[in-house]
Amino acid sequence: MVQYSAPALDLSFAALADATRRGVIEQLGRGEASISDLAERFRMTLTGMKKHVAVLERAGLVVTRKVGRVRRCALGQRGLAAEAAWIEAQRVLFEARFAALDRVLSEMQGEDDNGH
Amino acid sequence: MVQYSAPALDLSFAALADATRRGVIEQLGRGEASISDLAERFRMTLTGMKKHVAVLERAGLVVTRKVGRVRRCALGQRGLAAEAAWIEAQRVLFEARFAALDRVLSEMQGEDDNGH
DNA sequence: TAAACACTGAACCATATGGTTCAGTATAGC
DNA sequence: GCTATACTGAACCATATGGTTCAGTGTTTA
Repeated sequence: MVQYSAPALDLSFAALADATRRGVIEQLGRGEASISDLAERFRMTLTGMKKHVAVLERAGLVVTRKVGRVRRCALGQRGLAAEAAWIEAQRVLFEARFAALDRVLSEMQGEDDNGH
Repeated sequence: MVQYSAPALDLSFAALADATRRGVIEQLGRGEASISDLAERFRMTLTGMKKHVAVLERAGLVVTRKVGRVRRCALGQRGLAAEAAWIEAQRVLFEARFAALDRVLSEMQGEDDNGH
Protein backbone atom coordinates (compact mmCIF):
# COMPACT_ATOMS: atom_id res chain seq x y z
CA MET A 1 0.00 0.00 0.00
CA VAL A 2 2.86 2.34 0.86
CA GLN A 3 0.95 5.14 2.55
CA TYR A 4 3.08 8.29 2.43
CA SER A 5 0.77 10.55 4.38
CA ALA A 6 -2.54 10.42 6.15
CA PRO A 7 -4.05 13.91 6.02
CA ALA A 8 -6.75 14.93 8.40
CA LEU A 9 -9.64 14.10 6.07
CA ASP A 10 -8.31 10.61 5.43
CA LEU A 11 -8.27 9.89 9.14
CA SER A 12 -11.60 11.43 9.98
CA PHE A 13 -13.57 9.95 7.07
CA ALA A 14 -12.01 6.55 7.78
CA ALA A 15 -13.03 6.97 11.41
CA LEU A 16 -16.61 7.73 10.33
CA ALA A 17 -16.77 4.72 7.99
CA ASP A 18 -17.71 2.39 10.84
CA ALA A 19 -21.16 2.22 12.38
CA THR A 20 -19.80 1.49 15.85
CA ARG A 21 -17.60 4.57 15.78
CA ARG A 22 -20.42 6.77 14.48
CA GLY A 23 -22.48 5.38 17.35
CA VAL A 24 -19.75 6.30 19.81
CA ILE A 25 -19.74 9.86 18.51
CA GLU A 26 -23.52 10.07 18.83
CA GLN A 27 -23.26 8.69 22.34
CA LEU A 28 -20.57 11.15 23.39
CA GLY A 29 -22.78 13.90 22.03
CA ARG A 30 -25.07 13.06 24.94
CA GLY A 31 -22.28 13.15 27.51
CA GLU A 32 -18.91 11.74 28.47
CA ALA A 33 -18.42 8.01 28.91
CA SER A 34 -15.78 5.52 29.99
CA ILE A 35 -14.39 2.74 27.83
CA SER A 36 -16.45 0.30 29.90
CA ASP A 37 -19.65 2.26 29.32
CA LEU A 38 -19.09 2.26 25.57
CA ALA A 39 -17.98 -1.37 25.42
CA GLU A 40 -21.13 -2.45 27.23
CA ARG A 41 -23.46 -0.34 25.12
CA PHE A 42 -21.97 -1.64 21.86
CA ARG A 43 -21.60 -5.25 23.05
CA MET A 44 -17.90 -5.51 22.62
CA THR A 45 -14.78 -6.31 24.65
CA LEU A 46 -12.95 -3.47 26.40
CA THR A 47 -9.98 -4.06 24.13
CA GLY A 48 -12.12 -3.81 21.02
CA MET A 49 -13.74 -0.58 22.15
CA LYS A 50 -10.41 0.88 23.17
CA LYS A 51 -9.22 0.39 19.60
CA HIS A 52 -12.26 2.22 18.22
CA VAL A 53 -11.71 5.09 20.63
CA ALA A 54 -8.04 5.20 19.61
CA VAL A 55 -9.07 5.56 15.96
CA LEU A 56 -11.45 8.41 16.86
CA GLU A 57 -8.77 10.04 18.97
CA ARG A 58 -6.15 9.80 16.22
CA ALA A 59 -8.65 11.49 13.90
CA GLY A 60 -9.08 14.28 16.45
CA LEU A 61 -12.79 13.62 16.85
CA VAL A 62 -12.57 12.45 20.45
CA VAL A 63 -10.33 13.29 23.38
CA THR A 64 -9.72 11.14 26.44
CA ARG A 65 -8.11 11.51 29.83
CA LYS A 66 -7.32 9.06 32.55
CA VAL A 67 -9.06 9.73 35.85
CA GLY A 68 -7.99 7.20 38.42
CA ARG A 69 -8.40 3.83 36.80
CA VAL A 70 -11.11 5.11 34.43
CA ARG A 71 -10.54 6.65 31.02
CA ARG A 72 -13.10 9.35 30.32
CA CYS A 73 -13.94 9.94 26.66
CA ALA A 74 -15.47 13.11 25.24
CA LEU A 75 -15.96 14.83 21.90
CA GLY A 76 -12.90 16.66 20.64
CA GLN A 77 -12.78 20.43 20.27
CA ARG A 78 -11.98 20.24 16.57
CA GLY A 79 -15.39 18.86 15.71
CA LEU A 80 -16.44 18.03 12.18
CA ALA A 81 -16.04 21.44 10.59
CA ALA A 82 -13.43 20.44 8.01
CA GLU A 83 -15.39 17.37 6.97
CA ALA A 84 -18.62 19.33 6.69
CA ALA A 85 -16.84 21.98 4.63
CA TRP A 86 -15.46 19.48 2.11
CA ILE A 87 -18.79 17.74 1.72
CA GLU A 88 -20.69 21.01 1.34
CA ALA A 89 -18.30 22.19 -1.37
CA GLN A 90 -18.85 19.00 -3.31
CA ARG A 91 -22.59 19.06 -2.76
CA VAL A 92 -22.73 22.41 -4.47
CA LEU A 93 -20.97 20.92 -7.49
CA PHE A 94 -23.18 17.83 -7.52
CA GLU A 95 -26.26 20.02 -7.53
CA ALA A 96 -24.89 22.48 -10.04
CA ARG A 97 -24.26 19.65 -12.48
CA PHE A 98 -27.73 18.23 -12.15
CA ALA A 99 -29.30 21.66 -12.31
CA ALA A 100 -27.46 22.19 -15.61
CA LEU A 101 -28.71 18.83 -16.82
CA ASP A 102 -32.23 19.76 -15.82
CA ARG A 103 -32.00 23.00 -17.78
CA VAL A 104 -30.86 21.11 -20.86
CA LEU A 105 -33.68 18.61 -20.47
CA SER A 106 -36.36 21.25 -19.99
CA GLU A 107 -35.06 23.19 -22.98
CA MET A 108 -35.33 20.03 -25.02
CA GLN A 109 -38.89 19.60 -23.81
CA GLY A 110 -39.90 23.25 -24.06
CA GLU A 111 -40.99 23.15 -27.73
CA ASP A 112 -42.94 26.44 -27.61
CA ASP A 113 -39.76 28.48 -28.12
CA ASN A 114 -37.31 27.49 -30.80
CA GLY A 115 -33.67 26.93 -29.98
CA HIS A 116 -30.98 28.54 -32.18
CA MET B 1 -13.93 -9.07 11.02
CA VAL B 2 -17.23 -10.70 10.11
CA GLN B 3 -19.03 -7.77 8.52
CA TYR B 4 -22.78 -8.38 8.67
CA SER B 5 -23.88 -5.32 6.78
CA ALA B 6 -22.42 -2.32 5.02
CA PRO B 7 -25.02 0.46 5.24
CA ALA B 8 -24.84 3.42 2.92
CA LEU B 9 -22.86 5.63 5.27
CA ASP B 10 -20.21 2.94 5.80
CA LEU B 11 -19.64 2.71 2.07
CA SER B 12 -19.66 6.41 1.33
CA PHE B 13 -17.46 7.49 4.24
CA ALA B 14 -15.03 4.70 3.40
CA ALA B 15 -15.04 5.89 -0.19
CA LEU B 16 -14.24 9.43 0.97
CA ALA B 17 -11.40 8.28 3.23
CA ASP B 18 -8.92 8.24 0.34
CA ALA B 19 -7.37 11.36 -1.14
CA THR B 20 -7.33 9.92 -4.67
CA ARG B 21 -11.04 9.20 -4.55
CA ARG B 22 -11.85 12.62 -3.13
CA GLY B 23 -9.79 14.01 -5.99
CA VAL B 24 -11.79 11.98 -8.50
CA ILE B 25 -15.02 13.41 -7.11
CA GLU B 26 -13.65 16.94 -7.33
CA GLN B 27 -12.55 16.22 -10.88
CA LEU B 28 -15.92 14.82 -11.91
CA GLY B 29 -17.49 17.94 -10.44
CA ARG B 30 -15.83 19.78 -13.33
CA GLY B 31 -17.09 17.32 -15.96
CA GLU B 32 -17.23 13.70 -17.02
CA ALA B 33 -14.04 11.73 -17.55
CA SER B 34 -12.88 8.33 -18.76
CA ILE B 35 -10.90 5.85 -16.71
CA SER B 36 -7.85 6.76 -18.81
CA ASP B 37 -8.30 10.49 -18.11
CA LEU B 38 -8.47 9.87 -14.37
CA ALA B 39 -5.63 7.34 -14.35
CA GLU B 40 -3.38 9.80 -16.12
CA ARG B 41 -4.28 12.74 -13.89
CA PHE B 42 -3.70 10.76 -10.72
CA ARG B 43 -0.58 8.97 -12.02
CA MET B 44 -1.87 5.47 -11.65
CA THR B 45 -2.46 2.36 -13.77
CA LEU B 46 -5.82 1.92 -15.46
CA THR B 47 -6.47 -1.09 -13.26
CA GLY B 48 -5.76 0.89 -10.10
CA MET B 49 -8.05 3.73 -11.13
CA LYS B 50 -10.78 1.33 -12.16
CA LYS B 51 -10.77 -0.06 -8.61
CA HIS B 52 -11.16 3.42 -7.13
CA VAL B 53 -14.03 4.16 -9.48
CA ALA B 54 -15.62 0.85 -8.52
CA VAL B 55 -15.47 1.85 -4.85
CA LEU B 56 -17.10 5.20 -5.62
CA GLU B 57 -19.73 3.49 -7.74
CA ARG B 58 -20.55 0.93 -5.05
CA ALA B 59 -21.02 3.85 -2.65
CA GLY B 60 -23.43 5.47 -5.12
CA LEU B 61 -21.29 8.59 -5.46
CA VAL B 62 -20.38 7.98 -9.10
CA VAL B 63 -22.13 6.39 -12.06
CA THR B 64 -20.46 5.03 -15.16
CA ARG B 65 -21.54 3.81 -18.56
CA LYS B 66 -19.67 2.15 -21.37
CA VAL B 67 -19.60 4.10 -24.65
CA GLY B 68 -17.76 2.12 -27.27
CA ARG B 69 -14.50 1.11 -25.74
CA VAL B 70 -14.52 4.02 -23.29
CA ARG B 71 -16.12 4.05 -19.85
CA ARG B 72 -17.51 7.47 -19.03
CA CYS B 73 -17.62 8.39 -15.33
CA ALA B 74 -19.86 11.05 -13.81
CA LEU B 75 -21.15 12.12 -10.41
CA GLY B 76 -24.05 10.04 -9.14
CA GLN B 77 -27.54 11.47 -8.69
CA ARG B 78 -27.64 10.55 -5.01
CA GLY B 79 -24.97 13.06 -4.11
CA LEU B 80 -23.72 13.58 -0.58
CA ALA B 81 -26.96 14.58 1.09
CA ALA B 82 -27.08 11.73 3.61
CA GLU B 83 -23.46 12.22 4.59
CA ALA B 84 -23.90 15.97 4.98
CA ALA B 85 -27.01 15.38 7.09
CA TRP B 86 -25.26 13.03 9.51
CA ILE B 87 -22.30 15.33 9.90
CA GLU B 88 -24.48 18.39 10.42
CA ALA B 89 -26.51 16.62 13.10
CA GLN B 90 -23.33 15.76 14.96
CA ARG B 91 -21.87 19.22 14.50
CA VAL B 92 -24.83 20.66 16.32
CA LEU B 93 -24.13 18.36 19.25
CA PHE B 94 -20.40 19.11 19.23
CA GLU B 95 -21.12 22.80 19.36
CA ALA B 96 -23.87 22.49 21.92
CA ARG B 97 -21.51 20.67 24.26
CA PHE B 98 -18.78 23.26 23.93
CA ALA B 99 -21.24 26.09 24.25
CA ALA B 100 -22.39 24.52 27.52
CA LEU B 101 -18.78 24.21 28.64
CA ASP B 102 -18.17 27.83 27.74
CA ARG B 103 -21.14 28.89 29.84
CA VAL B 104 -19.78 26.96 32.82
CA LEU B 105 -16.35 28.48 32.36
CA SER B 106 -17.60 32.03 32.05
CA GLU B 107 -19.81 31.55 35.10
CA MET B 108 -16.74 30.38 37.00
CA GLN B 109 -14.88 33.46 35.81
CA GLY B 110 -17.71 35.93 36.38
CA GLU B 111 -16.77 36.71 39.98
CA ASP B 112 -18.91 39.87 40.21
CA ASP B 113 -21.95 37.76 41.07
CA ASN B 114 -21.59 35.02 43.66
CA GLY B 115 -22.48 31.43 42.87
CA HIS B 116 -24.67 29.50 45.33
C1' DT C 1 -7.74 -6.89 -42.02
C1' DA C 2 -4.17 -5.45 -38.91
C1' DA C 3 -2.69 -2.50 -35.42
C1' DA C 4 -3.57 0.54 -31.74
C1' DC C 5 -6.47 1.72 -27.90
C1' DA C 6 -9.37 1.38 -23.65
C1' DC C 7 -10.62 -1.33 -20.65
C1' DT C 8 -11.12 -5.81 -17.81
C1' DG C 9 -9.92 -9.71 -14.77
C1' DA C 10 -6.96 -12.66 -12.25
C1' DA C 11 -3.22 -13.07 -9.34
C1' DC C 12 -0.13 -11.22 -6.19
C1' DC C 13 1.87 -8.26 -2.42
C1' DA C 14 2.24 -5.54 1.92
C1' DT C 15 -0.24 -3.41 5.25
C1' DA C 16 -4.57 -2.03 7.68
C1' DT C 17 -9.00 -3.19 10.03
C1' DG C 18 -12.09 -5.14 13.31
C1' DG C 19 -12.46 -8.13 16.19
C1' DT C 20 -10.92 -11.81 19.75
C1' DT C 21 -8.25 -13.99 23.99
C1' DC C 22 -4.96 -13.90 27.55
C1' DA C 23 -1.87 -12.04 30.63
C1' DG C 24 -0.58 -8.16 32.82
C1' DT C 25 -0.69 -3.26 35.65
C1' DA C 26 -2.62 0.31 38.35
C1' DT C 27 -6.30 2.05 41.29
C1' DA C 28 -10.33 1.67 44.65
C1' DG C 29 -12.61 -0.12 48.40
C1' DC C 30 -13.33 -3.29 52.26
C1' DG D 1 -3.21 -5.97 52.68
C1' DC D 2 -6.40 -8.31 49.58
C1' DT D 3 -9.73 -8.33 46.14
C1' DA D 4 -12.35 -6.48 42.58
C1' DT D 5 -12.36 -3.14 38.85
C1' DA D 6 -10.77 -0.75 34.66
C1' DC D 7 -7.89 -0.55 31.60
C1' DT D 8 -3.67 -1.91 28.64
C1' DG D 9 -0.70 -4.52 25.47
C1' DA D 10 0.74 -8.41 22.83
C1' DA D 11 -0.50 -11.87 19.83
C1' DC D 12 -3.50 -13.84 16.70
C1' DC D 13 -7.08 -14.32 12.93
C1' DA D 14 -9.81 -13.41 8.69
C1' DT D 15 -10.79 -10.18 5.48
C1' DA D 16 -10.27 -5.60 3.16
C1' DT D 17 -7.42 -2.00 0.87
C1' DG D 18 -4.41 0.11 -2.44
C1' DG D 19 -1.59 -0.73 -5.38
C1' DT D 20 1.02 -3.56 -9.08
C1' DT D 21 1.84 -6.77 -13.44
C1' DC D 22 0.35 -9.64 -17.05
C1' DA D 23 -2.68 -11.57 -20.16
C1' DG D 24 -6.72 -11.12 -22.28
C1' DT D 25 -11.32 -8.93 -24.83
C1' DG D 26 -13.81 -5.80 -27.48
C1' DT D 27 -13.58 -1.25 -30.58
C1' DT D 28 -11.67 2.02 -33.59
C1' DT D 29 -9.16 3.33 -37.23
C1' DA D 30 -5.80 3.34 -40.90
